[in-house]
Amino acid sequence: MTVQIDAMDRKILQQLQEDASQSLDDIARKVGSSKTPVWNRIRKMREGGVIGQQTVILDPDALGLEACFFVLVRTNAHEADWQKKFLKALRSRPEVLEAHRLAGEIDYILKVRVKNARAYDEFYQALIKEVAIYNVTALLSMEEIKNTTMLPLD
Amino acid sequence: MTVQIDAMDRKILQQLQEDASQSLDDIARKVGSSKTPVWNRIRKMREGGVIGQQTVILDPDALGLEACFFVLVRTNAHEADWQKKFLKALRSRPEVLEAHRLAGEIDYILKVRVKNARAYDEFYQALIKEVAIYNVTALLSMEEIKNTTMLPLD
DNA sequence: GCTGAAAGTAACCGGGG
DNA sequence: CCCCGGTTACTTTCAGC
Repeated sequence: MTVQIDAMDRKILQQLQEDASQSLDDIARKVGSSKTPVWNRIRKMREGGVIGQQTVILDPDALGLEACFFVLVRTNAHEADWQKKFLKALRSRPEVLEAHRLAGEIDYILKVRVKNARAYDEFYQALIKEVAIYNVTALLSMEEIKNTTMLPLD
Repeated sequence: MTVQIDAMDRKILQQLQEDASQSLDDIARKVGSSKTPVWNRIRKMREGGVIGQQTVILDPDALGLEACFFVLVRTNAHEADWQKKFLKALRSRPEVLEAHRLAGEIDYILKVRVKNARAYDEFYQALIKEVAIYNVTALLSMEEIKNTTMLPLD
């Protein structure tokens, strides 16, 4: 079912990750191929779900989203019902950019982008009102050292 | 210096976030404007750095990157020199997708994408060999509940 | 599976309202 | 500031090899 990815595919993906707006001609030249084969590979990888959404990266500060928190969540409710409600809450909130279920002591980690600490508290209050949570630790980011969507393809 | 963003700009950004490949005409229609003004706004926001890189989101599993770790780092070396070396190491490693300096007990958080636990260990060993670290906790992601680059624009 | 060309579509950039 | 139209450039498809 899964598409097989070879070295040429990876080169193409690398180019698309770096700049999805460049023309097929440019990509073909850079990867040492030509338009049609590159286009066919891209089409296949899109259909196979290897290539997903095409998007732009926006500057959060310019949009007034100056605060970023990582939230460590511990729960004692491990029932399927509770989990379902919790996941639904996370997915419906646009300020939650990322959410993972973890192995070990801590059950979930969230990455939350908001205007300021006040806005985080409003998010937090709304969340714990919606679903019971045993323990929460919020880590405030002081400096974003690195933030990339580019996966390592070598 | 910073570009002023109004409601129309936000609508345009929303469209670009959702699908950066759609045509100017489509965007213009959806936001209730027309080509020229939309194009001018996009150009301004690009120049102003509000709109950054245009990219594609790839499926990590399809590329064999099936493990995701969040790494909590505590240090006791708070000298500028150590920090410089540490940041350089993080930025140079492509498996580090995200790195933040934090306020509080924990000094740094990293998000690392690798093939498997073995590959994580290799990354970890290489990192602590390069720079001294007081304490490290690795949190293994079992399930990616949500992962988006879309900032909330309302 | 590549080449090259042909057709359709969109970006870009003027002059005018 | 926005509308419109022309030009250039790109994407997408397809017949031939």
